[in-house]
Amino acid sequence: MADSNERYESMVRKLKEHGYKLTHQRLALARVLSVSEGHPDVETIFLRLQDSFPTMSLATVYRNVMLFKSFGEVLELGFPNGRNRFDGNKPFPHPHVICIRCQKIIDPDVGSLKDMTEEVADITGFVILTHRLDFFGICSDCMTEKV
Amino acid sequence: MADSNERYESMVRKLKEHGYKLTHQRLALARVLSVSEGHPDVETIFLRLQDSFPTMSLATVYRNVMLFKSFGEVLELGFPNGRNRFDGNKPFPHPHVICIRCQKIIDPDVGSLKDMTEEVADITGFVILTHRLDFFGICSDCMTEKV
DNA sequence: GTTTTAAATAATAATCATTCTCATTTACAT
DNA sequence: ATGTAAATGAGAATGATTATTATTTAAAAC
Repeated sequence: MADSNERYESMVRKLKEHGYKLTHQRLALARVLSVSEGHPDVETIFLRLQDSFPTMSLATVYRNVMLFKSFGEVLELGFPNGRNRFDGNKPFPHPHVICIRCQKIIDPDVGSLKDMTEEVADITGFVILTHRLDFFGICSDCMTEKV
Repeated sequence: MADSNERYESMVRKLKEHGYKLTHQRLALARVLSVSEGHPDVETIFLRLQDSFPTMSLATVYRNVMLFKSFGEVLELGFPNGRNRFDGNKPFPHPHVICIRCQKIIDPDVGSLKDMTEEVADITGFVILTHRLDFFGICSDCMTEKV
């Protein structure tokens, strides 16, 4: 878990560097994303902002999540069901473990993929920029739950 | 590249085993999926079937791709943009290399992820069922292309 | 502190992939 | 050949995301 204050500062810095306005909505969104507890989807982010911004529009959430993503300050995890999840706490490629029952997503600490990335670049002739590694399974909570 | 005839036979066998009817549309779809040249999306599959089935419905493609997926005969690759891609030739987890310019997807031959999967299971307490590993970059064709 | 103005927001319509509905057709068992 | 449940085709519905536009606002200039 990265330090969320540092992450927040980094996001605000990027807004300034690129000449974007520091709106209340953006700063609040940066706060939520800097923690990204549980890898929230857009609706979850939206709900977390409802307390401070009852009139905030969903479109504003989308716009600014994508803005932060364009700075490399947010990682987007797309899924076939269309409910994408976001991580502004660790916005760089890292493995995820995803429960197919409760949709929980956690970050395991495993060895790096650097060697494999180099091997893939050699074999394919691609310039590899990023990667994504997800493991899918059933978490221990769901395993012990009665059906 | 797996043998597409074997893949086709396997798909037809699954339909029979599960008591589904062998419609012309399903068999033609199995043919297309058994090759899965280029990891087609639904629209591409639909277009490939237009020659033989000009009146075929998009819904039929969706229905049956998902049916084959439920048998484990098709691998679905979801993407944030919603244009999911399908592989009926190698319907098991394997790494992909994806060009972010032309959206080409190829299958590199790299070592297995078995060790890493076991490590993740140990660390997280998940029962790991499957995984997905994608590398994103720019293919050599796009690299040499003039902007 | 006011004014100015380009950018951002809220509200909502539009879009696009996917899923659903239902009348019609068809595979296949009898 | 017939009956019937399943599958299809056509198009409507859904749900996430994106676009549009009138209004509001951050922040620069005065």
